[in-house]
Amino acid sequence: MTPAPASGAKTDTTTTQSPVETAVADARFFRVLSDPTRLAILRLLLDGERSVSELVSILNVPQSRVSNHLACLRWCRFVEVDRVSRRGVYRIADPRLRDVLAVAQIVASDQCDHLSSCSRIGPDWI
Amino acid sequence: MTPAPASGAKTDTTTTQSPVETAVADARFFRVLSDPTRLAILRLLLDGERSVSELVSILNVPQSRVSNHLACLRWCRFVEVDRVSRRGVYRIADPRLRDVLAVAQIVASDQCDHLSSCSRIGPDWI
DNA sequence: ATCCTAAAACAGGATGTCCTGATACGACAG
DNA sequence: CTGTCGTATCAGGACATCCTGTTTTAGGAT
Repeated sequence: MTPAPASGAKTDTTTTQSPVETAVADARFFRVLSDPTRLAILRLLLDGERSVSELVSILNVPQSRVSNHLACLRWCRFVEVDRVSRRGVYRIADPRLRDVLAVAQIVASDQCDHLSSCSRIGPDWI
Repeated sequence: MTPAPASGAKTDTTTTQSPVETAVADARFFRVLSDPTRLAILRLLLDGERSVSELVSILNVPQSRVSNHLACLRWCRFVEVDRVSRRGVYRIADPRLRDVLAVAQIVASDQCDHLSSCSRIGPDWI
C-alpha cells in the first residue's frame, strides 16, 4: 500500500492518473444536470421543441435565467437550436439523455427523503 | 399567453408547482454525482468493497476529504458501510447506480471537449 | 428610419460547496 | 490505564455557481 509518490505524479502524459482526475470530466457532465432550472428545461424539451419564450412562460422564471442556462446546455451539446427569424427553437441534441434522466429519476425518487436533508450539498428544501 | 395550468396539474392538492420546483429533488441527485471525488469513490466501489484507508491510499487525497464525502454518500444512500472493529468497509447500496454511471460515461465522453470548456460551470480544466 | 419583440450577454452581489488541518472518538494492544 | 490506529467531525477560508436587472443585438413591421 505504498503511496509511492514517484509512481504517480511525473510529467505524466497519459499514464497513471489518479481516479479523482479521471472523474473530473464525468463529474462535469453531472454538474450540468444538477441545476433545477436546467433539468426542468431538459425535461420539457424531451416532450418536444420549445422556443425561449415558451420556456419562460411555462417555467415562470426570468428570461435572462432561461437564456443563460440554455447557453450552457447548448455549449455542452445537450440541446440544439434552430432559428426561425428571431425565434429560437430548442430541442434535445442527444436522445440518450432520455435514458439517463429516466433511470436517475427512479433511483432519486427512492432516495428522495435522504437527498432532501443532506446538509453537505446545499440547504434543506423540504 | 395562457400557460394552461389546468392541463398538467390535476390532483395537485397544495399548489401548482412549477417544473423548476419539481426538478429540485432530481437535481440534488445529480449534484451528489457531480463531485469528482465522490464519483471516483463510487467507481472504485463498483469494483468491490473498500475500507476508508484503502480509498485514501488509492485516491491519494486527505483522509478527511474521503470521510466527508463518504458521509454524504452514506446519508443519501448511495453507499452502505459495515464495521469490522474499527475498520469501516463500504460498498454500493443501489445496483442501479451502475447503469446511471455507465450511460452517463458514454454520453459524457462524446461531449468531453465541450464540457471541459463550459465557462458557466466551473473553470476550464484542460 | 424608427419602433417593437425575442433572445443573448453582462455585472455585481448573494450563496453554495469544497478543501484543509485540527480535533474528537471508539476499539484494541500492551 | 494509556497509547495508537482507523475513522468521523468540525471550523474557517477560498472559490464556484447562480440570480436579478440591465443592456445589447437583430429581425420585422409601420
